[in-house]
Amino acid sequence: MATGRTHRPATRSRGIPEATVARLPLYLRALTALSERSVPTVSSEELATAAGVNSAKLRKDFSYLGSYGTRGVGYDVEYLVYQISRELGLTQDWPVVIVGIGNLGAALANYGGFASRGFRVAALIDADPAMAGKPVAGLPVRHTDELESIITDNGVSIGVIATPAGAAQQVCDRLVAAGVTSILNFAPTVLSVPEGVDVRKVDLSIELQILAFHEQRKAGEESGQTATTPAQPRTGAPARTAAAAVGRKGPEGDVPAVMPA
Amino acid sequence: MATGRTHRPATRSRGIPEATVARLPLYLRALTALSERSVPTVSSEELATAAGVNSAKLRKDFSYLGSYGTRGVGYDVEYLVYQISRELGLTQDWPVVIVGIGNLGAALANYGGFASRGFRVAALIDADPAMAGKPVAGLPVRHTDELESIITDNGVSIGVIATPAGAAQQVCDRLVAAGVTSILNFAPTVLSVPEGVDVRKVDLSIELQILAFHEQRKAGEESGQTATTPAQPRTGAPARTAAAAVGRKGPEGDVPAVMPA
DNA sequence: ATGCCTTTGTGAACGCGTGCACAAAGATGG
DNA sequence: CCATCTTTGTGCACGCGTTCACAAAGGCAT
Repeated sequence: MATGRTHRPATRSRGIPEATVARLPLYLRALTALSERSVPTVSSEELATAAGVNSAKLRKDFSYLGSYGTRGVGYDVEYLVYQISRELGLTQDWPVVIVGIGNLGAALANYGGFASRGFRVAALIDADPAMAGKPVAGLPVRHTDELESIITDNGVSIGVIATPAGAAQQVCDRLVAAGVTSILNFAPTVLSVPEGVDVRKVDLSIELQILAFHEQRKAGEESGQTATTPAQPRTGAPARTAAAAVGRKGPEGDVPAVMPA
Repeated sequence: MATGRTHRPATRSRGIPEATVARLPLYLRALTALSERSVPTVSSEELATAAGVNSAKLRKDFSYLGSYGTRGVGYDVEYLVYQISRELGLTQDWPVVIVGIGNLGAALANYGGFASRGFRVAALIDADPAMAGKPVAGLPVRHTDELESIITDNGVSIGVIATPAGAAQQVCDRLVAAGVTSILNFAPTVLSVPEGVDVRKVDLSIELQILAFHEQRKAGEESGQTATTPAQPRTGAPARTAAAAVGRKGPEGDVPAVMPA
Protein backbone atom coordinates (compact mmCIF):
# COMPACT_ATOMS: atom_id res chain seq x y z
CA MET A 1 0.00 0.00 0.00
CA ALA A 2 1.30 3.02 -0.72
CA THR A 3 -0.61 5.04 1.55
CA GLY A 4 -0.50 7.41 4.39
CA ARG A 5 -2.47 10.43 5.28
CA THR A 6 -1.05 13.63 6.46
CA HIS A 7 -1.56 15.08 9.85
CA ARG A 8 -4.56 14.34 11.92
CA PRO A 9 -3.32 11.83 14.49
CA ALA A 10 -5.54 9.00 13.43
CA THR A 11 -8.63 10.75 14.63
CA ARG A 12 -11.47 8.47 13.82
CA SER A 13 -13.66 10.50 11.61
CA ARG A 14 -17.22 10.56 12.79
CA GLY A 15 -16.61 7.39 14.72
CA ILE A 16 -15.53 5.32 11.76
CA PRO A 17 -11.97 4.04 12.18
CA GLU A 18 -9.55 4.95 9.45
CA ALA A 19 -8.76 1.29 8.82
CA THR A 20 -12.40 0.60 8.23
CA VAL A 21 -12.77 3.48 5.80
CA ALA A 22 -9.86 2.10 3.82
CA ARG A 23 -11.68 -1.20 3.45
CA LEU A 24 -15.07 0.15 2.48
CA PRO A 25 -14.07 0.58 -1.18
CA LEU A 26 -13.02 -3.05 -1.16
CA TYR A 27 -16.40 -4.18 0.10
CA LEU A 28 -18.10 -1.88 -2.33
CA ARG A 29 -16.30 -3.42 -5.24
CA ALA A 30 -17.18 -6.95 -4.19
CA LEU A 31 -20.78 -5.94 -3.62
CA THR A 32 -21.01 -4.26 -6.99
CA ALA A 33 -19.86 -7.46 -8.62
CA LEU A 34 -22.53 -9.40 -6.75
CA SER A 35 -25.10 -6.83 -7.71
CA GLU A 36 -24.27 -7.21 -11.35
CA ARG A 37 -24.85 -10.90 -11.03
CA SER A 38 -28.17 -10.11 -9.43
CA VAL A 39 -27.32 -11.79 -6.17
CA PRO A 40 -29.90 -10.55 -3.65
CA THR A 41 -28.21 -11.24 -0.33
CA VAL A 42 -24.81 -12.23 0.92
CA SER A 43 -23.45 -13.48 4.22
CA SER A 44 -20.52 -11.89 5.99
CA GLU A 45 -18.55 -15.03 5.32
CA GLU A 46 -19.08 -14.98 1.57
CA LEU A 47 -18.54 -11.26 1.21
CA ALA A 48 -15.43 -11.40 3.35
CA THR A 49 -13.96 -14.06 1.12
CA ALA A 50 -14.76 -12.05 -1.97
CA ALA A 51 -13.14 -8.97 -0.50
CA GLY A 52 -10.17 -10.88 0.82
CA VAL A 53 -10.66 -10.19 4.50
CA ASN A 54 -11.68 -11.94 7.69
CA SER A 55 -15.42 -12.19 8.28
CA ALA A 56 -15.26 -10.95 11.84
CA LYS A 57 -13.46 -7.87 10.67
CA LEU A 58 -16.05 -7.27 8.02
CA ARG A 59 -18.91 -7.52 10.47
CA LYS A 60 -17.22 -5.15 12.84
CA ASP A 61 -16.57 -2.74 10.00
CA PHE A 62 -20.21 -2.79 9.05
CA SER A 63 -21.23 -2.36 12.64
CA TYR A 64 -19.67 1.11 12.53
CA LEU A 65 -22.04 2.04 9.75
CA GLY A 66 -25.10 0.71 11.50
CA SER A 67 -27.06 -2.49 11.79
CA TYR A 68 -27.64 -3.30 8.19
CA GLY A 69 -27.93 -7.04 8.24
CA THR A 70 -30.49 -9.67 9.00
CA ARG A 71 -29.50 -12.39 11.38
CA GLY A 72 -29.80 -15.78 9.93
CA VAL A 73 -29.84 -14.36 6.44
CA GLY A 74 -27.05 -11.92 5.73
CA TYR A 75 -26.88 -8.54 4.05
CA ASP A 76 -29.05 -7.17 1.28
CA VAL A 77 -26.61 -6.47 -1.52
CA GLU A 78 -28.33 -3.46 -3.09
CA TYR A 79 -29.01 -1.82 0.19
CA LEU A 80 -25.46 -2.26 1.35
CA VAL A 81 -24.09 -0.91 -1.90
CA TYR A 82 -26.15 2.19 -1.35
CA GLN A 83 -25.15 2.62 2.28
CA ILE A 84 -21.46 2.26 1.65
CA SER A 85 -21.59 4.53 -1.36
CA ARG A 86 -23.32 7.16 0.65
CA GLU A 87 -20.89 6.79 3.51
CA LEU A 88 -17.97 7.21 1.18
CA GLY A 89 -19.57 10.20 -0.43
CA LEU A 90 -19.86 8.58 -3.82
CA THR A 91 -23.47 9.53 -4.28
CA GLN A 92 -22.28 12.94 -5.24
CA ASP A 93 -20.16 14.03 -8.15
CA TRP A 94 -16.51 14.75 -7.48
CA PRO A 95 -14.73 16.75 -10.14
CA VAL A 96 -10.99 16.10 -10.12
CA VAL A 97 -8.07 17.56 -12.01
CA ILE A 98 -5.00 15.66 -13.03
CA VAL A 99 -1.81 17.70 -13.16
CA GLY A 100 1.11 16.36 -15.13
CA ILE A 101 0.10 14.55 -18.28
CA GLY A 102 3.10 12.36 -18.88
CA ASN A 103 2.90 8.62 -19.18
CA LEU A 104 1.34 8.19 -15.80
CA GLY A 105 -0.99 11.15 -16.05
CA ALA A 106 -2.28 9.92 -19.38
CA ALA A 107 -2.78 6.46 -17.94
CA LEU A 108 -4.76 7.92 -15.08
CA ALA A 109 -6.85 10.00 -17.45
CA ASN A 110 -7.72 6.86 -19.34
CA TYR A 111 -8.37 4.82 -16.25
CA GLY A 112 -11.99 3.81 -16.24
CA GLY A 113 -12.17 3.24 -12.51
CA PHE A 114 -12.54 6.91 -11.83
CA ALA A 115 -15.60 7.77 -13.85
CA SER A 116 -17.44 4.69 -12.72
CA ARG A 117 -17.30 5.72 -9.10
CA GLY A 118 -18.59 9.24 -9.11
CA PHE A 119 -15.32 10.87 -10.02
CA ARG A 120 -15.30 13.08 -13.05
CA VAL A 121 -12.08 14.27 -14.64
CA ALA A 122 -12.73 17.98 -14.94
CA ALA A 123 -9.46 18.82 -16.61
CA LEU A 124 -6.00 17.62 -17.52
CA ILE A 125 -3.26 20.12 -16.84
CA ASP A 126 0.34 20.17 -17.98
CA ALA A 127 3.15 22.69 -17.87
CA ASP A 128 4.39 21.90 -21.35
CA PRO A 129 2.99 24.44 -23.83
CA ALA A 130 3.41 21.90 -26.58
CA MET A 131 0.88 19.68 -24.86
CA ALA A 132 -1.77 22.38 -24.66
CA GLY A 133 -4.85 21.57 -26.63
CA LYS A 134 -3.71 18.09 -27.44
CA PRO A 135 -6.49 15.64 -26.66
CA VAL A 136 -5.82 12.93 -24.09
CA ALA A 137 -8.58 10.52 -23.17
CA GLY A 138 -11.01 12.77 -24.96
CA LEU A 139 -10.07 15.90 -23.09
CA PRO A 140 -7.90 18.74 -24.34
CA VAL A 141 -4.84 19.29 -22.18
CA ARG A 142 -4.88 22.71 -20.54
CA HIS A 143 -1.85 24.74 -19.65
CA THR A 144 -0.75 25.28 -16.08
CA ASP A 145 -1.56 28.95 -16.36
CA GLU A 146 -5.20 28.05 -16.26
CA LEU A 147 -4.90 25.94 -13.14
CA GLU A 148 -6.46 28.40 -10.73
CA SER A 149 -9.38 29.28 -12.95
CA ILE A 150 -10.11 25.65 -13.71
CA ILE A 151 -10.20 24.81 -10.03
CA THR A 152 -12.51 27.61 -9.07
CA ASP A 153 -14.77 27.42 -12.10
CA ASN A 154 -15.40 23.73 -11.62
CA GLY A 155 -15.44 23.70 -7.85
CA VAL A 156 -12.69 21.12 -7.79
CA SER A 157 -11.66 19.95 -4.35
CA ILE A 158 -9.63 16.88 -5.27
CA GLY A 159 -6.40 17.07 -7.24
CA VAL A 160 -4.16 14.37 -8.60
CA ILE A 161 -0.46 15.13 -8.97
CA ALA A 162 1.42 13.08 -11.54
CA THR A 163 4.24 15.48 -12.25
CA PRO A 164 7.96 14.87 -11.84
CA ALA A 165 9.12 15.07 -8.24
CA GLY A 166 10.67 18.46 -8.72
CA ALA A 167 7.43 20.15 -9.67
CA ALA A 168 5.16 18.43 -7.20
CA GLN A 169 5.42 20.76 -4.22
CA GLN A 170 4.92 23.82 -6.36
CA VAL A 171 1.89 22.34 -8.06
CA CYS A 172 0.60 21.25 -4.68
CA ASP A 173 0.89 24.78 -3.31
CA ARG A 174 -1.03 26.20 -6.21
CA LEU A 175 -3.74 23.58 -5.97
CA VAL A 176 -4.18 24.23 -2.29
CA ALA A 177 -4.16 27.99 -2.75
CA ALA A 178 -6.86 27.61 -5.38
CA GLY A 179 -9.06 25.68 -3.01
CA VAL A 180 -8.17 22.01 -3.35
CA THR A 181 -8.36 20.20 -0.01
CA SER A 182 -7.55 16.63 -0.97
CA ILE A 183 -4.56 15.50 -2.97
CA LEU A 184 -3.56 12.18 -4.42
CA ASN A 185 0.17 12.32 -4.96
CA PHE A 186 2.00 10.06 -7.38
CA ALA A 187 5.23 12.04 -7.34
CA PRO A 188 7.96 10.54 -5.18
CA THR A 189 8.11 13.45 -2.77
CA VAL A 190 6.86 14.32 0.65
CA LEU A 191 4.38 17.12 0.20
CA SER A 192 3.90 19.67 2.92
CA VAL A 193 0.42 21.04 3.15
CA PRO A 194 -1.44 23.25 5.58
CA GLU A 195 -3.73 21.87 8.24
CA GLY A 196 -6.99 20.61 6.89
CA VAL A 197 -5.64 19.32 3.62
CA ASP A 198 -5.48 15.58 3.13
CA VAL A 199 -2.73 13.98 1.13
CA ARG A 200 -2.56 10.39 0.07
CA LYS A 201 0.51 9.05 -1.58
CA VAL A 202 0.94 6.28 -4.11
CA ASP A 203 4.52 5.34 -4.66
CA LEU A 204 5.31 2.67 -7.17
CA SER A 205 8.93 2.18 -6.33
CA ILE A 206 8.28 1.92 -2.62
CA GLU A 207 5.92 -0.96 -3.20
CA LEU A 208 8.57 -2.77 -5.18
CA GLN A 209 11.15 -2.16 -2.50
CA ILE A 210 8.90 -3.67 0.12
CA LEU A 211 8.43 -6.72 -2.07
CA ALA A 212 12.17 -6.95 -2.55
CA PHE A 213 12.64 -7.00 1.19
CA HIS A 214 10.37 -9.98 1.64
CA GLU A 215 11.74 -11.64 -1.44
CA GLN A 216 15.24 -11.38 -0.08
CA ARG A 217 14.11 -12.76 3.22
CA LYS A 218 12.47 -15.72 1.55
CA ALA A 219 15.59 -16.43 -0.48
CA GLY A 220 17.74 -16.18 2.63
CA GLU A 221 15.59 -18.56 4.63
CA GLU A 222 15.48 -21.38 2.16
CA SER A 223 19.18 -21.32 1.54
CA GLY A 224 20.03 -22.57 4.97
CA GLN A 225 19.74 -19.42 6.97
CA THR A 226 22.78 -17.96 5.31
CA ALA A 227 23.37 -14.30 5.52
CA THR A 228 20.56 -12.50 3.84
CA THR A 229 22.94 -10.69 1.62
CA PRO A 230 25.32 -12.54 -0.62
CA ALA A 231 27.81 -10.07 0.68
CA GLN A 232 27.83 -8.09 -2.45
CA PRO A 233 29.45 -4.82 -1.55
CA ARG A 234 28.23 -2.84 -4.47
CA THR A 235 29.15 0.76 -4.75
CA GLY A 236 28.49 3.27 -2.22
CA ALA A 237 29.70 3.19 1.17
CA PRO A 238 32.14 0.99 2.68
CA ALA A 239 32.96 4.29 4.11
CA ARG A 240 31.75 4.87 7.54
CA THR A 241 34.67 2.78 8.18
CA ALA A 242 34.73 2.96 11.87
CA ALA A 243 31.66 1.01 12.64
CA ALA A 244 32.02 -1.12 9.57
CA ALA A 245 35.63 -1.95 9.95
CA VAL A 246 35.11 -2.85 13.53
CA GLY A 247 33.27 -5.75 12.12
CA ARG A 248 30.15 -4.32 13.55
CA LYS A 249 27.89 -7.22 13.87
CA GLY A 250 24.70 -5.82 12.56
CA PRO A 251 21.49 -6.26 14.40
CA GLU A 252 21.55 -9.99 14.36
CA GLY A 253 24.82 -11.03 13.06
CA ASP A 254 23.75 -11.10 9.48
CA VAL A 255 25.95 -8.29 8.46
CA PRO A 256 28.94 -9.59 6.68
CA ALA A 257 31.72 -8.45 8.90
CA VAL A 258 33.86 -8.20 5.87
CA MET A 259 33.48 -4.76 4.55
CA PRO A 260 35.30 -3.71 1.47
CA ALA A 261 37.17 -1.46 3.79
CA MET B 1 -2.28 3.59 0.42
CA ALA B 2 -3.03 1.07 -1.47
CA THR B 3 -1.34 -1.64 0.20
CA GLY B 4 -1.83 -4.86 1.92
CA ARG B 5 0.05 -8.06 1.89
CA THR B 6 -1.49 -11.40 1.67
CA HIS B 7 -1.52 -13.96 4.37
CA ARG B 8 1.11 -14.12 7.00
CA PRO B 9 -0.58 -12.62 10.08
CA ALA B 10 1.67 -9.64 10.40
CA THR B 11 4.55 -11.73 11.47
CA ARG B 12 7.43 -9.44 11.92
CA SER B 13 9.93 -10.63 9.46
CA ARG B 14 13.25 -11.27 11.00
CA GLY B 15 12.48 -8.95 13.87
CA ILE B 16 11.79 -5.92 11.74
CA PRO B 17 8.17 -4.76 12.08
CA GLU B 18 6.23 -4.54 8.89
CA ALA B 19 5.46 -0.89 9.51
CA THR B 20 9.14 -0.15 9.75
CA VAL B 21 9.92 -1.97 6.53
CA ALA B 22 7.31 0.15 4.78
CA ARG B 23 9.10 3.29 5.92
CA LEU B 24 12.63 2.25 5.02
CA PRO B 25 12.21 3.22 1.36
CA LEU B 26 11.08 6.62 2.53
CA TYR B 27 14.21 7.11 4.58
CA LEU B 28 16.30 5.79 1.76
CA ARG B 29 14.92 8.33 -0.62
CA ALA B 30 15.56 11.20 1.74
CA LEU B 31 19.06 9.92 2.43
CA THR B 32 19.82 9.55 -1.25
CA ALA B 33 18.86 13.17 -1.78
CA LEU B 34 21.18 14.21 1.03
CA SER B 35 23.93 12.05 -0.38
CA GLU B 36 23.64 13.73 -3.76
CA ARG B 37 24.09 17.05 -2.02
CA SER B 38 27.18 15.62 -0.35
CA VAL B 39 25.81 16.05 3.13
CA PRO B 40 28.00 13.92 5.39
CA THR B 41 25.81 13.42 8.44
CA VAL B 42 22.24 14.02 9.45
CA SER B 43 20.38 14.05 12.74
CA SER B 44 17.26 12.03 13.36
CA GLU B 45 15.34 15.26 13.61
CA GLU B 46 16.42 16.54 10.20
CA LEU B 47 15.98 13.23 8.47
CA ALA B 48 12.61 12.70 10.04
CA THR B 49 11.43 16.03 8.74
CA ALA B 50 12.71 15.23 5.28
CA ALA B 51 10.94 11.90 5.29
CA GLY B 52 7.78 13.29 6.76
CA VAL B 53 7.73 11.30 9.97
CA ASN B 54 8.23 11.74 13.68
CA SER B 55 11.85 11.67 14.85
CA ALA B 56 11.19 9.25 17.67
CA LYS B 57 9.64 6.85 15.23
CA LEU B 58 12.60 7.16 12.93
CA ARG B 59 15.07 6.41 15.70
CA LYS B 60 13.06 3.41 16.79
CA ASP B 61 12.90 2.19 13.21
CA PHE B 62 16.66 2.44 12.88
CA SER B 63 17.13 0.71 16.19
CA TYR B 64 15.69 -2.43 14.60
CA LEU B 65 18.48 -2.38 12.06
CA GLY B 66 21.20 -1.87 14.60
CA SER B 67 23.03 0.92 16.30
CA TYR B 68 24.14 2.96 13.37
CA GLY B 69 24.39 6.41 14.75
CA THR B 70 26.69 8.53 16.79
CA ARG B 71 25.25 10.25 19.83
CA GLY B 72 25.76 13.93 19.76
CA VAL B 73 26.34 13.82 16.01
CA GLY B 74 23.74 11.91 14.10
CA TYR B 75 23.89 9.37 11.31
CA ASP B 76 26.47 9.02 8.59
CA VAL B 77 24.52 9.47 5.40
CA GLU B 78 26.50 7.19 3.11
CA TYR B 79 26.72 4.43 5.63
CA LEU B 80 23.02 4.54 6.34
CA VAL B 81 22.19 4.50 2.64
CA TYR B 82 24.22 1.35 2.35
CA GLN B 83 22.71 -0.32 5.38
CA ILE B 84 19.14 0.37 4.39
CA SER B 85 19.78 -0.66 0.82
CA ARG B 86 21.23 -3.90 2.00
CA GLU B 87 18.40 -4.50 4.40
CA LEU B 88 15.85 -3.95 1.67
CA GLY B 89 17.78 -6.20 -0.64
CA LEU B 90 18.52 -3.47 -3.12
CA THR B 91 22.17 -4.29 -3.34
CA GLN B 92 21.26 -7.06 -5.66
CA ASP B 93 19.64 -6.95 -9.04
CA TRP B 94 15.94 -7.73 -9.25
CA PRO B 95 14.65 -8.56 -12.69
CA VAL B 96 10.92 -7.84 -12.99
CA VAL B 97 8.37 -8.41 -15.68
CA ILE B 98 5.43 -6.18 -16.38
CA VAL B 99 2.36 -7.92 -17.72
CA GLY B 100 -0.28 -5.88 -19.48
CA ILE B 101 1.14 -3.07 -21.54
CA GLY B 102 -1.79 -0.71 -21.75
CA ASN B 103 -1.63 2.87 -20.63
CA LEU B 104 -0.62 1.98 -17.13
CA GLY B 105 1.79 -0.75 -18.08
CA ALA B 106 3.55 1.58 -20.50
CA ALA B 107 3.73 4.26 -17.84
CA LEU B 108 5.30 1.78 -15.45
CA ALA B 109 7.78 0.66 -18.08
CA ASN B 110 8.84 4.25 -18.55
CA TYR B 111 8.97 4.98 -14.85
CA GLY B 112 12.52 5.78 -13.93
CA GLY B 113 12.10 4.97 -10.28
CA PHE B 114 12.51 1.28 -10.94
CA ALA B 115 15.86 1.11 -12.61
CA SER B 116 17.39 3.51 -10.16
CA ARG B 117 16.76 1.19 -7.25
CA GLY B 118 18.11 -2.11 -8.40
CA PHE B 119 15.05 -3.14 -10.33
CA ARG B 120 15.53 -4.07 -13.94
CA VAL B 121 12.65 -4.51 -16.30
CA ALA B 122 13.43 -7.87 -17.84
CA ALA B 123 10.47 -7.92 -20.16
CA LEU B 124 7.15 -6.38 -21.08
CA ILE B 125 4.42 -8.87 -21.77
CA ASP B 126 1.03 -8.39 -23.38
CA ALA B 127 -1.69 -10.68 -24.63
CA ASP B 128 -2.43 -8.63 -27.71
CA PRO B 129 -0.59 -10.14 -30.70
CA ALA B 130 -0.66 -6.74 -32.37
CA MET B 131 1.53 -5.38 -29.61
CA ALA B 132 4.17 -8.05 -30.00
CA GLY B 133 7.48 -6.66 -31.05
CA LYS B 134 6.38 -3.08 -30.70
CA PRO B 135 8.95 -1.19 -28.66
CA VAL B 136 7.85 0.40 -25.41
CA ALA B 137 10.36 2.21 -23.27
CA GLY B 138 13.09 0.74 -25.37
CA LEU B 139 11.96 -2.85 -24.96
CA PRO B 140 10.08 -4.95 -27.45
CA VAL B 141 6.75 -6.19 -26.13
CA ARG B 142 6.63 -9.97 -25.87
CA HIS B 143 3.58 -12.10 -26.26
CA THR B 144 1.96 -13.87 -23.35
CA ASP B 145 2.89 -17.21 -24.82
CA GLU B 146 6.46 -16.52 -23.87
CA LEU B 147 5.63 -15.69 -20.28
CA GLU B 148 6.88 -18.90 -18.75
CA SER B 149 10.12 -19.02 -20.64
CA ILE B 150 10.87 -15.38 -19.91
CA ILE B 151 10.37 -15.94 -16.19
CA THR B 152 12.57 -18.97 -16.00
CA ASP B 153 15.27 -17.76 -18.37
CA ASN B 154 15.72 -14.53 -16.48
CA GLY B 155 15.18 -15.87 -13.01
CA VAL B 156 12.38 -13.42 -12.41
CA SER B 157 10.82 -13.56 -8.98
CA ILE B 158 8.86 -10.30 -9.01
CA GLY B 159 5.98 -9.67 -11.38
CA VAL B 160 3.88 -6.58 -11.97
CA ILE B 161 0.31 -7.05 -13.13
CA ALA B 162 -1.21 -4.15 -15.03
CA THR B 163 -3.84 -6.02 -16.98
CA PRO B 164 -7.59 -5.48 -16.93
CA ALA B 165 -9.28 -6.97 -13.88
CA GLY B 166 -10.64 -9.89 -15.80
CA ALA B 167 -7.25 -11.20 -16.79
CA ALA B 168 -5.42 -10.59 -13.54
CA GLN B 169 -6.06 -13.84 -11.73
CA GLN B 170 -5.16 -15.92 -14.73
CA VAL B 171 -1.96 -14.00 -15.29
CA CYS B 172 -1.21 -14.27 -11.61
CA ASP B 173 -1.61 -18.04 -11.68
CA ARG B 174 0.75 -18.35 -14.59
CA LEU B 175 3.33 -16.10 -13.00
CA VAL B 176 3.23 -18.08 -9.78
CA ALA B 177 3.38 -21.40 -11.59
CA ALA B 178 6.43 -20.17 -13.46
CA GLY B 179 8.21 -19.28 -10.25
CA VAL B 180 7.28 -15.73 -9.34
CA THR B 181 6.89 -15.28 -5.60
CA SER B 182 6.15 -11.57 -5.29
CA ILE B 183 3.46 -9.72 -7.16
CA LEU B 184 2.60 -6.07 -7.43
CA ASN B 185 -1.00 -5.89 -8.53
CA PHE B 186 -2.51 -2.82 -10.19
CA ALA B 187 -5.64 -4.59 -11.36
CA PRO B 188 -8.71 -3.93 -9.24
CA THR B 189 -9.13 -7.51 -8.10
CA VAL B 190 -8.39 -9.60 -5.09
CA LEU B 191 -5.81 -12.11 -6.16
CA SER B 192 -5.66 -15.47 -4.52
CA VAL B 193 -2.23 -16.96 -4.31
CA PRO B 194 -0.70 -19.97 -2.61
CA GLU B 195 1.10 -19.73 0.68
CA GLY B 196 4.49 -18.14 0.39
CA VAL B 197 3.64 -15.71 -2.35
CA ASP B 198 3.47 -12.03 -1.44
CA VAL B 199 1.00 -9.74 -3.10
CA ARG B 200 0.89 -5.99 -2.79
CA LYS B 201 -1.92 -4.06 -4.27
CA VAL B 202 -2.04 -0.56 -5.64
CA ASP B 203 -5.52 0.61 -6.35
CA LEU B 204 -6.02 4.03 -7.80
CA SER B 205 -9.74 4.28 -7.39
CA ILE B 206 -9.64 3.14 -3.79
CA GLU B 207 -7.33 5.99 -2.94
CA LEU B 208 -9.71 8.46 -4.47
CA GLN B 209 -12.64 6.96 -2.61
CA ILE B 210 -10.86 7.36 0.68
CA LEU B 211 -10.15 10.98 -0.16
CA ALA B 212 -13.79 11.48 -1.07
CA PHE B 213 -14.82 10.18 2.32
CA HIS B 214 -12.73 12.72 4.15
CA GLU B 215 -13.69 15.43 1.72
CA GLN B 216 -17.33 14.77 2.37
CA ARG B 217 -16.76 14.82 6.06
CA LYS B 218 -14.99 18.15 5.84
CA ALA B 219 -17.81 19.58 3.79
CA GLY B 220 -20.37 18.22 6.23
CA GLU B 221 -18.65 19.67 9.26
CA GLU B 222 -18.40 23.19 8.02
CA SER B 223 -21.98 23.30 6.90
CA GLY B 224 -23.39 23.25 10.38
CA GLN B 225 -22.72 19.74 11.55
CA THR B 226 -25.41 18.32 9.36
CA ALA B 227 -25.48 14.65 10.06
CA THR B 228 -23.73 12.82 7.31
CA THR B 229 -26.65 10.53 7.28
CA PRO B 230 -30.02 12.00 6.45
CA ALA B 231 -31.29 10.24 9.49
CA GLN B 232 -32.73 7.30 7.76
CA PRO B 233 -34.17 5.07 10.47
CA ARG B 234 -34.09 1.84 8.67
CA THR B 235 -35.82 -0.60 10.86
CA GLY B 236 -35.80 -4.28 10.40
CA ALA B 237 -35.62 -4.71 6.70
CA PRO B 238 -37.71 -1.99 5.21
CA ALA B 239 -35.90 0.20 2.85
CA ARG B 240 -33.97 -2.69 1.63
CA THR B 241 -35.42 -3.05 -1.76
CA ALA B 242 -36.87 0.30 -1.07
CA ALA B 243 -33.57 2.04 -1.35
CA ALA B 244 -32.87 0.51 -4.69
CA ALA B 245 -36.37 0.56 -6.01
CA VAL B 246 -36.78 4.17 -5.10
CA GLY B 247 -34.88 4.81 -8.24
CA ARG B 248 -31.89 5.26 -6.09
CA LYS B 249 -29.32 6.25 -8.56
CA GLY B 250 -26.87 3.60 -7.77
CA PRO B 251 -24.02 4.90 -5.78
CA GLU B 252 -22.15 4.98 -8.95
CA GLY B 253 -23.82 5.50 -12.16
CA ASP B 254 -22.81 2.11 -13.32
CA VAL B 255 -25.01 0.13 -11.07
CA PRO B 256 -28.40 -0.07 -12.62
CA ALA B 257 -30.82 0.74 -9.85
CA VAL B 258 -33.27 -1.39 -11.65
CA MET B 259 -32.85 -4.88 -10.49
CA PRO B 260 -34.02 -7.53 -12.88
CA ALA B 261 -35.50 -9.54 -10.09
C1' DA C 1 -46.70 -21.47 18.65
C1' DT C 2 -42.56 -23.62 19.48
C1' DG C 3 -38.07 -25.14 18.78
C1' DC C 4 -34.11 -25.39 15.84
C1' DC C 5 -30.78 -23.51 12.94
C1' DT C 6 -28.24 -19.83 10.85
C1' DT C 7 -25.90 -15.56 10.95
C1' DT C 8 -25.35 -11.12 12.86
C1' DG C 9 -23.52 -7.78 16.19
C1' DT C 10 -20.35 -6.99 19.90
C1' DG C 11 -17.86 -7.46 24.53
C1' DA C 12 -13.43 -8.55 25.76
C1' DA C 13 -8.65 -9.83 25.27
C1' DC C 14 -4.57 -9.34 22.90
C1' DG C 15 -0.88 -7.54 20.06
C1' DC C 16 1.23 -4.09 17.25
C1' DG C 17 2.54 0.59 16.48
C1' DT C 18 3.28 5.21 18.19
C1' DG C 19 5.01 8.84 20.95
C1' DC C 20 6.95 10.51 25.32
C1' DA C 21 10.55 11.29 28.03
C1' DC C 22 14.93 10.30 29.80
C1' DA C 23 19.29 8.01 30.71
C1' DA C 24 23.45 6.78 28.39
C1' DA C 25 26.98 7.86 25.05
C1' DG C 26 29.89 10.45 22.67
C1' DA C 27 31.76 14.94 20.94
C1' DT C 28 33.68 19.26 22.03
C1' DG C 29 35.87 23.00 24.50
C1' DG C 30 38.47 24.59 28.29
C1' DC D 1 40.93 15.28 32.39
C1' DC D 2 36.63 17.26 33.40
C1' DA D 3 32.36 19.70 32.40
C1' DT D 4 28.92 20.64 29.25
C1' DC D 5 26.13 20.01 25.45
C1' DT D 6 24.03 17.44 21.80
C1' DT D 7 21.74 13.52 20.04
C1' DT D 8 20.95 8.72 20.11
C1' DG D 9 18.65 4.52 21.76
C1' DT D 10 14.94 2.66 24.42
C1' DG D 11 11.72 1.54 28.48
C1' DC D 12 7.11 2.47 29.11
C1' DA D 13 2.41 3.66 28.56
C1' DC D 14 -1.35 4.34 25.66
C1' DG D 15 -4.53 3.66 21.89
C1' DC D 16 -5.97 1.58 17.65
C1' DG D 17 -6.97 -2.51 15.17
C1' DT D 18 -7.75 -7.42 15.01
C1' DT D 19 -9.60 -11.62 16.41
C1' DC D 20 -12.17 -14.72 19.25
C1' DA D 21 -16.20 -16.38 20.91
C1' DC D 22 -20.84 -16.08 22.16
C1' DA D 23 -25.39 -14.24 23.19
C1' DA D 24 -29.17 -12.23 20.80
C1' DA D 25 -32.06 -12.11 16.81
C1' DG D 26 -34.47 -13.53 13.13
C1' DG D 27 -36.07 -17.12 9.65
C1' DC D 28 -38.17 -21.49 8.92
C1' DA D 29 -40.11 -25.93 9.49
C1' DT D 30 -43.14 -28.55 12.02
